[in-house]
Amino acid sequence: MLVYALLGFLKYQPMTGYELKQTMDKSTGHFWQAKQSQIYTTLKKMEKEGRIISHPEPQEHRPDRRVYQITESGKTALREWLLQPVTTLDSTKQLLLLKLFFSGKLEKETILTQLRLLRNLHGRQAELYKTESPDFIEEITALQPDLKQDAQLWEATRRFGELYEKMYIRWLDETIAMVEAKF
Amino acid sequence: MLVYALLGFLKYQPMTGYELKQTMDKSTGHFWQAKQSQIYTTLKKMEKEGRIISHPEPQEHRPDRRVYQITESGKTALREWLLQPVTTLDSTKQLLLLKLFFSGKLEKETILTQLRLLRNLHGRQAELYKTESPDFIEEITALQPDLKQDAQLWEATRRFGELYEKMYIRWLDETIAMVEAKF
DNA sequence: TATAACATGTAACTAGTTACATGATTGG
DNA sequence: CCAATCATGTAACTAGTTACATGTTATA
Repeated sequence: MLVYALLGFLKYQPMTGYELKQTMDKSTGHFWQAKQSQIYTTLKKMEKEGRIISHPEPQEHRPDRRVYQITESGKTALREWLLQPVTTLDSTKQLLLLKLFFSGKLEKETILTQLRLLRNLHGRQAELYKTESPDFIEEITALQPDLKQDAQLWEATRRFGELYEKMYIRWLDETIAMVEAKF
Repeated sequence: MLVYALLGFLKYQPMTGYELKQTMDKSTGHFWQAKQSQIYTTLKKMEKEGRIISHPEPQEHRPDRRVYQITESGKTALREWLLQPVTTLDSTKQLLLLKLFFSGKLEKETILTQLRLLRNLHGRQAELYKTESPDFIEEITALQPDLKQDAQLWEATRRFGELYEKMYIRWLDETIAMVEAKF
């Protein structure tokens, strides 16, 4: 699926693998991520399939950049993918839930330590949705007003992250309280 | 990680690959799943590593069963894994969010159709948490009272699923309303 | 009479991660 | 002076999915 994420970004403007990584981290990072190495190998595969074309840009005192551009074939593939509805639920893998499920014989404090650690991580993550992402959206919309609808959808995905983190924190707090009381 | 999920189940009782699949689907299914084929190949790998041992059970008029049992080495591995805290957030991949993010140029009705379809899927999923899973928990606790703490943690994971689905539905309803109003 | 449940497995493939390799420039 | 940023890539590996192959019995 990374293929479509990359096509999606490249439809806005040509970019290098390095820039795609940064853009993804800042925008779709909370619901779709990829490692730099995967981005480079996927771009290569996509070019071979004709979805994108690249041009090397020599630079002085810096490594050359390779700028990728979406082709007509790429635009078609992206459009077709976007039109095809999602018909199954995403399979989620929650490592902490898996551990917790089998932790019945562990000591109370061991479980609490784990839960509190994750509570911290999610607390920090929740902070990000109140600052970083909204800034990013406003910034882009100011520069390109034709992206108004796009920006509304970006905001919807940011909102998902916010609700998700709030839900997670609520559950962690409830679960911590339960273990404190009943173990 | 499937390795630890399987060890976790086998610590309760010896089981076949087929039974492990069914048990996973009913219990950890909403936060950890595996295909039958992956279960069989992983069990094989685990036996080679000495974490489990198997005994074939001949059956009449049915294919033979292969019952797997956890070894001391397996118990140690499981315990060590359970004690090791989760220090990073799980990376989630939300296909619908990815599509939505790039759907700014699609028609209003196309987006709404996609959102409503997923609204249905999550509506049905949410129903499951009110019936199936609690039954399963009560059933087990009645038979084995020494699993009281285990059952409380199982209930906590079920609760996560419930909150997750409620959050998702809330977000879908909000997003549907937003698209209806602003596109 | 068909299909779901029981029961196990392999092969080929797709996706994603970790580790390695290189090297200049800028900022603290 | 050290770490971060810029910039690209390969190799080896782990995890998970899809498709194939086989065959009986119970249920609707």
